[in-house]
Amino acid sequence: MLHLVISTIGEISWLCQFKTSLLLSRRRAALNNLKKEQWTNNEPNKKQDILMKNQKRTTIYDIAKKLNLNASSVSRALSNNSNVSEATRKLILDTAKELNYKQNSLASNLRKGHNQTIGVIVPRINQNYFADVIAGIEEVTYQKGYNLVICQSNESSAREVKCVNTLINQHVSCIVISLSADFEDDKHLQTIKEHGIPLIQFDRVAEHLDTFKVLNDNEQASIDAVSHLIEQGYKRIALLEGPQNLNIFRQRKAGYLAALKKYKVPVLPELIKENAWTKELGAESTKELLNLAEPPDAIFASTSDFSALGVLEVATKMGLKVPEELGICGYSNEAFTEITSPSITTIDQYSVSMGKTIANLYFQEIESSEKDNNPKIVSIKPKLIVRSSTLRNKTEGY
Amino acid sequence: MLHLVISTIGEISWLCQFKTSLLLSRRRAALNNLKKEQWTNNEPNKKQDILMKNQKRTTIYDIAKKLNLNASSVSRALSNNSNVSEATRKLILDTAKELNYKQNSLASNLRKGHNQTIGVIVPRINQNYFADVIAGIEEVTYQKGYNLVICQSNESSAREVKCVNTLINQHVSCIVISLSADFEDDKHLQTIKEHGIPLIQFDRVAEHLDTFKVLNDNEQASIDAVSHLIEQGYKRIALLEGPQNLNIFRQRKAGYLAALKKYKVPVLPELIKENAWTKELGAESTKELLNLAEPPDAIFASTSDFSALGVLEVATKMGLKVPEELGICGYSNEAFTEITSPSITTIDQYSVSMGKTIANLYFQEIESSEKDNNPKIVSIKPKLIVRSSTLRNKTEGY
DNA sequence: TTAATTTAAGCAATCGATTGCGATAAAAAT
DNA sequence: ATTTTTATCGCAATCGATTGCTTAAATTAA
Repeated sequence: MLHLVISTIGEISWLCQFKTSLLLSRRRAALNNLKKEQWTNNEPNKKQDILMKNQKRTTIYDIAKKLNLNASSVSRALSNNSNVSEATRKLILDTAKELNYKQNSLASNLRKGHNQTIGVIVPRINQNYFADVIAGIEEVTYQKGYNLVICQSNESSAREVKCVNTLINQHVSCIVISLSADFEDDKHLQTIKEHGIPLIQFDRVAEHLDTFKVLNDNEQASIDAVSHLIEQGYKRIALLEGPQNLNIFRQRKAGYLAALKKYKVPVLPELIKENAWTKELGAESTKELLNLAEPPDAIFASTSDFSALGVLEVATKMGLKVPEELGICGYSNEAFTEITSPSITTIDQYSVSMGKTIANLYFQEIESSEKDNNPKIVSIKPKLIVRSSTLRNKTEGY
Repeated sequence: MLHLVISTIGEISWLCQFKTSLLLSRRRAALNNLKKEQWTNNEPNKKQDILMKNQKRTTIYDIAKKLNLNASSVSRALSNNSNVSEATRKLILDTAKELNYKQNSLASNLRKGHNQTIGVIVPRINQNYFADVIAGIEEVTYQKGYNLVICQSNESSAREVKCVNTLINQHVSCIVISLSADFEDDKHLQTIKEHGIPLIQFDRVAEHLDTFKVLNDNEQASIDAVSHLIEQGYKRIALLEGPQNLNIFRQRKAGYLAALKKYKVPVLPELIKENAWTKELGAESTKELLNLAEPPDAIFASTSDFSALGVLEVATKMGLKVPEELGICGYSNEAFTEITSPSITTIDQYSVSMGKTIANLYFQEIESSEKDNNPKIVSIKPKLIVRSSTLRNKTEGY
């Protein structure tokens, strides 16, 4: 057995590209020796391993031939359906096990005209929120014997289009999507509908498009957050906002404005910062905000908790006391918000539940009744999690 | 369009189960009304939507028929392969677009005898490490036009077996797996090999099994971590260890022991705590350790950063100064380790790179050369990230 | 004992794309 | 003008499972 040890990042990236190199060729040489050995001393198991590769998998025809039966009977016995005598069924099941038979889902699905698979397209698989949603979807689909095909658009709509096409080709039973950040055109979503594939959008959606949707009530959540800030006595509340081509960020801004209006707090344009999505951008914007002649006394990082973290770090570095001198509220309830000091007030989106809701929407509303395909919208109200970073009046808290 | 608003956790779990309820039936009633409307006023697009469901998708035969050609020509034109005149090719491509043709991958793969799909089984999709690895795999497979089918075993080997069977049925080109926590039996992995499906194990592997493996050098990483602790002057170093049926935890323990031996530090059994995987268990073990007559002056939470976080919280609560009175080292380089106070020393596993390595291993070593299937092991050396939680000698650090 | 009914199993078409082989016509070579 | 080559395209089998229909056998009823 060969063993490669990689110890530096450089080597890893080399490995990732896997260019032919000295090491690799050396390995090949070693390999050839091994192969020779294999053919000379006839170890049975090794040989079997190799034969296995050229060997075709057993089909229902193999089972049928062995038992002098017709493939149709084998199929029926295996699908446990009808019109097979108990005796032959047992016979078939036994030989199936003996021959190590596994169904070919490709053939089965082709014939049956559907594919028990749900395709999921998200901007990034390894982003907490999306990973959670996917886990939730998987939890439910697994129970139903469905599989999940996962694609990531990497926040690029060009790539998103390709993912959509692949999934259409795969004849998936349903496509679940959350749009990439540079979303503009919904032609690819139309294509999905044109092919009769149920479409469920979640979180980042094309609002005008008439499809199933599972949403967070971003506006209400923002209202709650900003209201909380106001009730804590903050007067000048800044907003870090995300790309306005995405519905979620528009809604969060709307909520911010609505809350200010509700409490008759004037809207100050200089306190609204665009494009403060990441920790770095959040930090950047914070510096600008705090250097204003009249700086804010609270910042609502509506884009993400990472942004809020950037805010917190800058504030700490500038010697501002949080929450006394600056209130900070994030969005998403990332795990770390609980353990920063002070802990960060944020909004929980029930991401795993959201995934389950999505899957259940498919099974209960789409898969079951063929005709009744009137797109529904399910909105989940996120929950404000109040923590130290906004808790001026300690009496109110825990 | 219907709109459901969910506002409490209770309602969400209700929605997840989707029991028929008042609300649901009310929605149905509303729906029926809508349907009636639809049938009375013949909105063309709505009608089209409904027809779409019953309408079969266009196949190469449809294109062939329309052009008075044979399906084989259409197939050849579409696959861009051979023996089709430029004129008819253009004709075919145009009508394909016109008829909104999409290939049926099921049929194609069935005929070609393979499925450009890689199956991935992980304990939990929404765990940073695994999500990162999956993202890395996807990054590479996407480039190659392969798809990813993701399953989660939920740390249960029973479920893992089912996932394996599904993937075998799907005729995936390769199975990538990281074992569940209760791993004992490898029969299902044998089955994969018996079906001639390449198997790549990563991180948590069955060591004795002769398959491709992509590993982290856990032992070396632990040696580095514990050596670092010793060099920082810690004398009584405790270990929080994970389930010993998993190779990774055995190796981490081995590294711990090796480092102690190297520095001739005696091994004290009372400083080794089993099963301290989660934050809660880590905290629990820490309480026990710190209540010893001779408590440790450092704790290596080899299970995870979450465990280390538990340690930190207990230490802080007990008024112990970190790193002066207690050194803490975690494992995995979770995002939060950087922002705790003090920040936590940990070990980075290059998870995304690891995913890329896995995928490249498949493409370069397995897919390319059919015969040369001698399992290789790629070992990636993780990197110790020294942070404040173990930095007694400030001079050494940054 | 014969007719009616049930049960079990086979036959053959089907899902949609691919591909080796053969046929035809056009182009090139002799 | 005839033969050879080449370019196009059609034919039909194939991948493996499913399923409606038919037939043969077995069981029951008359």
